[in-house]
Amino acid sequence: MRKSKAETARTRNRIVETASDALRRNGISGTSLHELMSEAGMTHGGFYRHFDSKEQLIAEACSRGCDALLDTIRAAGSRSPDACPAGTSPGLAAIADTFLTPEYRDEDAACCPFVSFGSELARADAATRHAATEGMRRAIGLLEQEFHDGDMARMRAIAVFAALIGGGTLARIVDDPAFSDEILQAAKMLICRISRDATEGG
Amino acid sequence: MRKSKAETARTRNRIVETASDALRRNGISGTSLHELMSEAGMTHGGFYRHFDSKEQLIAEACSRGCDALLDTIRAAGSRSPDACPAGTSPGLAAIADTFLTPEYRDEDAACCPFVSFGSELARADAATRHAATEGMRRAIGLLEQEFHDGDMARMRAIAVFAALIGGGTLARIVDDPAFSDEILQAAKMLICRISRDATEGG
DNA sequence: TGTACATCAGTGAACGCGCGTTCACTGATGTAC
DNA sequence: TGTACATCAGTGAACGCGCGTTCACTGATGTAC
Repeated sequence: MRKSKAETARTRNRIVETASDALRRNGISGTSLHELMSEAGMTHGGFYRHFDSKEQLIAEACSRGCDALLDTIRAAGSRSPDACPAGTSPGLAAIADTFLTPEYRDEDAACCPFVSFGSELARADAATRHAATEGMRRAIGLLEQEFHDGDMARMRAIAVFAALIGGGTLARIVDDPAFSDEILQAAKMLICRISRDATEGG
Repeated sequence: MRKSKAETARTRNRIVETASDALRRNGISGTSLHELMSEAGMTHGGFYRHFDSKEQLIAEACSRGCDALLDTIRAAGSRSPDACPAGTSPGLAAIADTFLTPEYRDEDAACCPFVSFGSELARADAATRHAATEGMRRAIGLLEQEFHDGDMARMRAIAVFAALIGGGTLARIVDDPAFSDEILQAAKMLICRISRDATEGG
């Protein structure tokens, strides 16, 4: 049952895509190759025609998950925000609106890698950590563009990213919906504050 | 080999304490009962004399880990900070100094539950999530005391906590030490900014 | 206070299960002539 | 362009392993008289 080169490439891509979703739903240790391959429409035996190990797939799927995160940030940044406090950059307000809403919090598969399996990433193998590091660099680079000015732009971008990931992580842990919404609100406020600092030079 | 009630209670306590450390080192799925019990100086068979399931222990160990976090916050808050920018509360600066240093980041067992297995907590069972939620409430309550004034105190405390957890999580993922230090710096700056807002009423 | 018995903390072997990984096999695809 | 053969994507059974959990057993502790 050998497949054509094009179809082989498509299959490989489908496995990575499926893994990227499964990871964001169930984390690294919660994702099994048997389940994953069946989700991708194959039996598990074929896996090793495409990858050397589970770890290799995880690293690629992490990178793919970061790509998806970047797309979401880009799309969010060019939308108009629900509300935009005076002095806040509309792009940053829209990004905060996108990631820090109850809807995004409750949608398992759409979740970004750093929120969904951030604490597992810190203990992951070198290739996966590297993929995560590069993904984070790109995400922060994108946020940095929202701060048009100089020196502080990068530090502010990192702060915004930390607020997004910290807020998103905590909001998902909490079992009290009202408390969880409060966390989202606080993180959103914080991001708007950083943005205002930039425009006001504070 | 029956043990006295006092010794039984001490053993149970030792298992929870050992689990609390192991969890913060290896996460939930990375912690096995066999390994854990051997670390606690017993064979694994005795486990079920003290707990109904692994999940029950995890919930208690999570709660214990939060207790340790609270102790660390309290201790940090009463220390004098390495540096305290004008307008920043010394307590908050000291807390940021404690949690957002390379030393704390690199010390596995001392790590707080939300950084160490935060993304696993979001998928944990009800009892564990509840323990985490209550622990978070207490931690935020403690931070709230650093903001003496009214309305915004709680929101600011949540923001500080999100910055601590977000910054701590991201700094542990990154495989480039310089980048990781930058993340710690950005999160620290952010917390000082929140503190200044409170004293200046911004 | 002393005795007889029930309780139960801890041991260590064993259980079933799901995991990552391997492998013999199949048959369509790619390649060499 | 057609033929013959090597390649290899995918299948499904099987592997060894570690996991959470169970259990028969031991003997010190707690309890009832």
